[in-house]
Amino acid sequence: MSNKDHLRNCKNCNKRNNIFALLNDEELEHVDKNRYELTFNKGEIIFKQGSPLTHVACITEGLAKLYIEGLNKRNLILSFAKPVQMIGGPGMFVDYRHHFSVAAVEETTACLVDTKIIEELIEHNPVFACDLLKRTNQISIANFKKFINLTQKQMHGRIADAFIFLLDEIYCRNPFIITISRQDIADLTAMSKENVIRVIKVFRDQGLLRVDGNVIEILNKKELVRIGETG
Amino acid sequence: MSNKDHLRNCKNCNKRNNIFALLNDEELEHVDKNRYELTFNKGEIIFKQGSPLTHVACITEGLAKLYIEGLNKRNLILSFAKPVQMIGGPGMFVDYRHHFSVAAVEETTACLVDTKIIEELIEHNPVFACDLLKRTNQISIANFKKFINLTQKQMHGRIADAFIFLLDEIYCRNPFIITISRQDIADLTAMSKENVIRVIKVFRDQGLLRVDGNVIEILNKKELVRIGETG
DNA sequence: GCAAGAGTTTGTTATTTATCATAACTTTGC
DNA sequence: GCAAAGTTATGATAAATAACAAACTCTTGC
Repeated sequence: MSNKDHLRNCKNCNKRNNIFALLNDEELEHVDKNRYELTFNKGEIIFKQGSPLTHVACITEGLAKLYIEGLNKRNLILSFAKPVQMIGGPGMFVDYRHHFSVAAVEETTACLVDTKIIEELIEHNPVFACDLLKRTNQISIANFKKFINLTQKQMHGRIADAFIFLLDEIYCRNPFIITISRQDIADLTAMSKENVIRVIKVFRDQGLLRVDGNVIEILNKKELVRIGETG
Repeated sequence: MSNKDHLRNCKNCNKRNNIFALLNDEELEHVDKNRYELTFNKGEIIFKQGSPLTHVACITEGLAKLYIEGLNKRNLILSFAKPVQMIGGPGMFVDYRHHFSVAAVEETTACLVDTKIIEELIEHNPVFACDLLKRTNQISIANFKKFINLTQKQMHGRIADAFIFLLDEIYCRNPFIITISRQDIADLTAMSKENVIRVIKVFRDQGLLRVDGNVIEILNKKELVRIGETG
């Protein structure tokens, strides 16, 4: 991890999360003075589950996975974060610990902002507080969808959903170069990695996707969406 | 549903959620003027998933289940709400719809408070806003635990967890009279009701619990906790 | 009090999914 | 450039779970 402070400035940052547009110059400067910009190598941990929650992270480059460390060394990936997304811990106002781990999937740069600053903003800027509540609610809603995916769909539906998610939300181009491993897909869909590979093979044989090394092309998105909806 | 307005008053209400202690008299009176107290019969729907979110509910009597209506008429119970608990929708600030349904498990009385009032309080009372964020975060943390329960534990662990939950969080006495159905336990643990019954039978045969009609006694909590932790 | 309907229980069978074993392929460090 | 380690792939087997069917029990309305 290399320290890259002051390469950017919050006021004219082009990798800034929208929420900071709600701040005035004074508030923004306060944030700027209390942030660290760091680059993490592939695989490195940004936040460790259980550790003290002292900062929130804003991803400015790369890709990170947010995952719960569960039973018997099994992980469950909650979501991914890519540039401009903010990762704020649910430990805020509660126990000030991280309740999931965050790790760099690719080389990833993040701005770390002190949670104290965030709390001050919440207390003094109602618009900021409302926006934060909105984001928390959006995450909750997404989690509801995830609950149904994981508990009521079977493997084919879950893998179909995962590829639609990777296409629409993460890589946003087709074909795309996949930077997450099969094990990550397994952790995202709560399956064994062997079954992930098997279902991918079925989809490939059915002409729904093309897999060529790291390159993945979604050939029949409509059918994948249908499989995801059916379960 | 019978209308029982003005039986109580927010200022001297003994069934009031703690969050309202953060309000001054003026704010409290404003809440009081914009609430409805209603009683729902067993089985009746309090909030319907997908319907417009216009009010939050504060349970003053009875027991309600919060559940997502998933695929093929299958439900997933997120949690229960009993007296003094507040049910606020994650649709607030987002799409102003309910993202889960709420139904009375027993005859249940609830105060319905207009979401506009809640929003005004958030905007003008930072302490209230922080407390709401805290609660939202606590729910998120509980959901993480639920994710691990449902995706990484097998039936025995999930049922053990469920009974510990019913004992510690819902009925809070031992033995207790269970008012939720086997199907509800199935919806809570994402299992089929047949398998719920079978696992209960195993636990009964092992002397972990006593089942006598609606009366359930946890005989070996320690072992149930162990089974829940092991998975 | 009794018939109808709902909820519960039990056994059987089928399906879904994980685990284990092994091989092939890719990266990575030296 | 090559050995070692990690990742991906495939097959065989075992375990976990759901689905189906039928019987039983308990409410509940009349």
